[in-house]
Amino acid sequence: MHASALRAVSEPRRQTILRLVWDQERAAGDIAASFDVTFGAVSQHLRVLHDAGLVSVRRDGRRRLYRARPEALGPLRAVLEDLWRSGLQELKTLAEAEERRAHG
Amino acid sequence: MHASALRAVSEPRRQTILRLVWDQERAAGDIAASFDVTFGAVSQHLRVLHDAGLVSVRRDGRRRLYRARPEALGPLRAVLEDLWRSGLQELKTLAEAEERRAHG
DNA sequence: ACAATATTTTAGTGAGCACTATACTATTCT
DNA sequence: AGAATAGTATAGTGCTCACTAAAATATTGT
Repeated sequence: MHASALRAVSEPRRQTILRLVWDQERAAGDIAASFDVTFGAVSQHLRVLHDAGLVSVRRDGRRRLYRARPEALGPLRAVLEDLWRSGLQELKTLAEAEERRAHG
Repeated sequence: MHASALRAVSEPRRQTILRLVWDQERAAGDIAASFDVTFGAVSQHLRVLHDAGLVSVRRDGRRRLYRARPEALGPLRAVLEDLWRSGLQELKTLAEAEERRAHG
């Protein structure tokens, strides 16, 4: 684990992306479909995660399949798992989405 | 540990500040003297760390003594310790390389 | 009360970053 | 070869954030 990993993981959107590809490969498009931001934005997040060594990529036809590399996280892995277990992040994301829907 | 702790700790300067107060109290001024940024800048960092619950404060006359609260870091504690360990290792490697260059 | 010390607070600045929109590249299908 | 699909790269925008400078607050010493 290097400093760039800690920085990469501190971003909430990237935390969610990482969870999506935690135990299965997913195409960039599938990942992007989970958010209401642009495809390009998600692609950039994937680039940051990949530069930090936290995800691997593999071409499959015209798709690119991403997968987390939990072993590259080192002690950060426990941090993320703890965060997800507590579910606080999920609730926060939902609350923010609701807030945007209501009066954003 | 909450999401704010992860964000607070992802900033390099705050990592260093946290290490300075890791196992001893230090006055804000002493901490600030370790950096060549303004006193005010360090004070702001201390505020972020305090808001995240990662440091405690205590008045002593006109000084404010800060101390880390490692127990509040949860799994993030291992991340920081790992980062500092590897940081020292890097310095050691550099020093050895320099030594070889000079008279190896 | 006044000056000095220790620190926070606030207003403003510049850089970085998450995002959008658009252009570009690469692959598959007909 | 041409159209469609899947994704990256790039230029531009607004917001966040680390920092500076200056003002405000609090405590101690004379």
